[in-house]
Amino acid sequence: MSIAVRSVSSAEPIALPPSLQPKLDDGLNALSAIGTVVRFGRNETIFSDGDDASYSYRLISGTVRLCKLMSDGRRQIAEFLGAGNFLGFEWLETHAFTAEALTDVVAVRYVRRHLDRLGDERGDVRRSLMAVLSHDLWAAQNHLVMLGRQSARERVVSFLLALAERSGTKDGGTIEVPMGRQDIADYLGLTIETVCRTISDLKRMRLIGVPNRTQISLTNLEKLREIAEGDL
Amino acid sequence: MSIAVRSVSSAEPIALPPSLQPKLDDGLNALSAIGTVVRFGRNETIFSDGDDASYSYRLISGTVRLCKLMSDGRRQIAEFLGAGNFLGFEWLETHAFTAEALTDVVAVRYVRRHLDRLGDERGDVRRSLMAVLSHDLWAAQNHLVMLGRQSARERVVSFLLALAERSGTKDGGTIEVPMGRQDIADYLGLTIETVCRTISDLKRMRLIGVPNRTQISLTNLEKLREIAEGDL
DNA sequence: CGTTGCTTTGATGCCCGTCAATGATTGTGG
DNA sequence: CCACAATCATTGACGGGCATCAAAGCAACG
Repeated sequence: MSIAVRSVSSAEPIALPPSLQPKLDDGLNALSAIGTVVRFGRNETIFSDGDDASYSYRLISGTVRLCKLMSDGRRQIAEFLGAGNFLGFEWLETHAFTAEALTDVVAVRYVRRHLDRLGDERGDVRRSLMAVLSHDLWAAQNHLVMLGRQSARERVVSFLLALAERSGTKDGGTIEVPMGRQDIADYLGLTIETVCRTISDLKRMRLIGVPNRTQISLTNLEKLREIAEGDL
Repeated sequence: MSIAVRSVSSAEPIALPPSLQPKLDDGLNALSAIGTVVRFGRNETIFSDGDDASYSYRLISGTVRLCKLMSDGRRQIAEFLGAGNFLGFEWLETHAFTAEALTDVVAVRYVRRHLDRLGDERGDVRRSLMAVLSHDLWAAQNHLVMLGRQSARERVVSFLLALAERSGTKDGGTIEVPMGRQDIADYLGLTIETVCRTISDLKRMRLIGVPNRTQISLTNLEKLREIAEGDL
């Protein structure tokens, strides 16, 4: 549990990088007009479980982890978010999890009250917000299957395949793994040792390569897919 | 995997039981005007994973389970829904899970297109729909913690406490358990044997009583809460 | 009253957690 | 630039919690 709070959060006038805009054909671009750019340093907390949910965010760059903590310190990571993802769009009074910057993060911050108003005025915005929530729910339910019914090996492989999917990495390609092994373990409901051992196993089986801590190459995507489906 | 499809779904003009209406001060009562009452028999499928999401439902009576199935038959139950709960309100083209009637079920069915229109017209309806989605997401994330980080005993106790919470059962009271042991196991990510053994353990510890299959009395709520939190 | 489906209990083993030590990498100050 | 510390990752030994396999108990129903 390391800390490093550069209590930053600089505020700037806004302009979404064009690379993000085409990603959604929807009404979320209307949000550009009411957001503020903010920055967070590695390991900085963006908001905490129980905080008043005054702001929502859209990530421009960097990676964020969403954590739930138990009273005795056990941790479960609900999701990792990357560029383009939305954060804190739940329609609740307080946040239900802690959001932490895994790397340095740049995001657009929205005042929730403004979002609410915009939703009232524009149907496309409203539908986009619903779509974001629905997507998060969909992701959480798939995550449930993983935690409830998959073996350690299946979980690790599924995780790697999901990273590959996100980044559009093909067979033989290399994925970036910005999160540490402990974060992966806390996402998969495993221990760090089991994650390490499983990765080493996959390496020994020549299904992946591990050039360094933050990169993994997918040597045999076919077989990895089989493992994820339980066919092995 | 038993089957029993009385392919019912009778349709009647609508009138929500007054007991349900006060539960929400919100705009969902406006939905009453556009819904149809439908019925499902025990073990009947309401909709399946991948189906076109043409309808949404609100439960009037009975219990529903939301299941995700893996290709090899492993099953994870994402949620149990009871009277007053909403079903299929995700803003996606197709349903992401299968909904099955655990008991005989009466529900109000809405055409999604109509819901959509109503959301456009009424801000209170829109906010209510967002609230439903947000609540489901919140529940799924708590479920993640359970599956990822709690022991079998903690999961079973948490489950019983959640049932007690829903029904407003106090210390010493008795909860109704409409789902079978296998359903509980599939919800908790355990086997039926582990669920049975854990319940037997709790009974031996005199924390609960088990008068019959569908009832459990909470003899020592205090201690149960400690177990759920990991203090034991 | 036998059948059918569900639940409970028992015996056994393995997967993964725990504890511990070593290696690798990064950052810091001399 | 190197020495050292700090952090993270990896590997090993071992045990326990839960899954698996198997059989017996129990309740509802025709």
